[in-house]
Amino acid sequence: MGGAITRDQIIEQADRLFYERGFEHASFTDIAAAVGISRGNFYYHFKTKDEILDAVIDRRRVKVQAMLDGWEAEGRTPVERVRRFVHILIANQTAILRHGCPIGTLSTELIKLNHTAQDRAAGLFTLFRDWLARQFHAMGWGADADALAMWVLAHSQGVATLANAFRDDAFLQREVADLCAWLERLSVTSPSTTPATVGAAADVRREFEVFRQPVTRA
Amino acid sequence: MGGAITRDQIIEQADRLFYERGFEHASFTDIAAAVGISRGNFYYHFKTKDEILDAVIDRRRVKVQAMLDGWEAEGRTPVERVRRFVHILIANQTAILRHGCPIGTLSTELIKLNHTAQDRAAGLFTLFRDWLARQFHAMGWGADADALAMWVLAHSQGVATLANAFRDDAFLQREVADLCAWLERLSVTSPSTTPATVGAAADVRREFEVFRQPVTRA
DNA sequence: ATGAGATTAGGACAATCGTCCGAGAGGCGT
DNA sequence: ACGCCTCTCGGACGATTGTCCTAATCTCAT
Repeated sequence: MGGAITRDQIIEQADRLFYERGFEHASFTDIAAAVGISRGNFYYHFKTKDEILDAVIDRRRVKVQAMLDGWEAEGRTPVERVRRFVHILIANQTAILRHGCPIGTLSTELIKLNHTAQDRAAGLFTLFRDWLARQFHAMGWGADADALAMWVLAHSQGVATLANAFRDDAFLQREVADLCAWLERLSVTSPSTTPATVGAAADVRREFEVFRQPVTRA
Repeated sequence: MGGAITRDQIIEQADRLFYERGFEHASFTDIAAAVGISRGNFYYHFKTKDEILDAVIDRRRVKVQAMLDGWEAEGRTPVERVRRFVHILIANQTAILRHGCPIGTLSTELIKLNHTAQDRAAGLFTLFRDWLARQFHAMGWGADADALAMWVLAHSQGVATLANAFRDDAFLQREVADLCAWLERLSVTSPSTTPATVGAAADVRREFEVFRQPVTRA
């Protein structure tokens, strides 16, 4: 009966250690010590380390989906919801400065290892991508919703990576503020500029206007 | 006399393998096989694996600096130079889709390993950051030059990461085109909008206008 | 209390890691 | 031909890795 609890704890600690130290560098010994069990006990719950990784990715999927659903419920407007997304950079500021983006770093590592789970890790990105695309679609950006989603996702990812590399919290906060300002401006110009049906014509040029403003560091 | 040649080959292959498989995952056996020497021969040229890493980072510093100097010499305008920077994403498209950004992935990994060389890896980012800041400074963005440099750097980094995760070459090309369009627009609005001496006042709002256009996939 | 099944501890296993040693091949001035 | 220095090879070393087995412990219905 306590087996399921132990299993959950293994997944939880593995999730944390995979994030902090990386999948390959986090050993069974580390996880066992964190959970408080013996190394040999793993085999009862998981046959291989890859199975733990699968469970960790599943866990992250659930948590991400719950987070997205929460934003969907709370946020009254699409802009407000996307702003919630951007603000995870600030909400998880400490962790991101220390260990980077949990999804990006895992995805990058698994690709280097040529691991079979690399697609499943990239699937975590897809959750955000599709959710963001839905928000932009609701804002009136028909065929460009996915492109906008990828743009925001990519920029957030890069901000996390550089904030991590430079341990620069001021940079992270400034970029979030700029991103939110860009979002504000986008929500104003979007419905008037382009109907939702555009996007097929390749020669159509559209303009996104972007506010950038220096953040007052409080 | 052939010793220096072997040493260079070790650094070259280590550089490649650290990029393709990651620092920790690339073993002495792998590098030895790639160079065509025995594993025991390493100790003559490098005392530890970390020494090889140092040499690899030094090598990358030199190559990056040479690349930046080349752009500085060829590019006639600052905008043209920054465009050269953005276009490395396309020039190295195949490698980036497979293995991500060489600097970003190394920096991320070394942070996870809590490796002593993590700052030296981040120093590679600084080369680009300072170079970009000088270009933006020359364009007239006085105190905001560094912020703009970080913005471009972060976005490129995020694009590389996502293009790698999704193996999406179309996305990479589209983002590069958008980035270049944004740059074009920036070079037009910059000198007129803000004098180079601004930046101290926190309540000054400035606008960056950004062209976004769907890329015609050739 | 007892047996059955679930859960755990501890250690053995082969493989691989970075490291390091000792023998010897190679070139070159003498 | 000799000896010296540079360079390389092959293997051994201890440590650590993921994996796996077996015995012991725990839980609980009967």
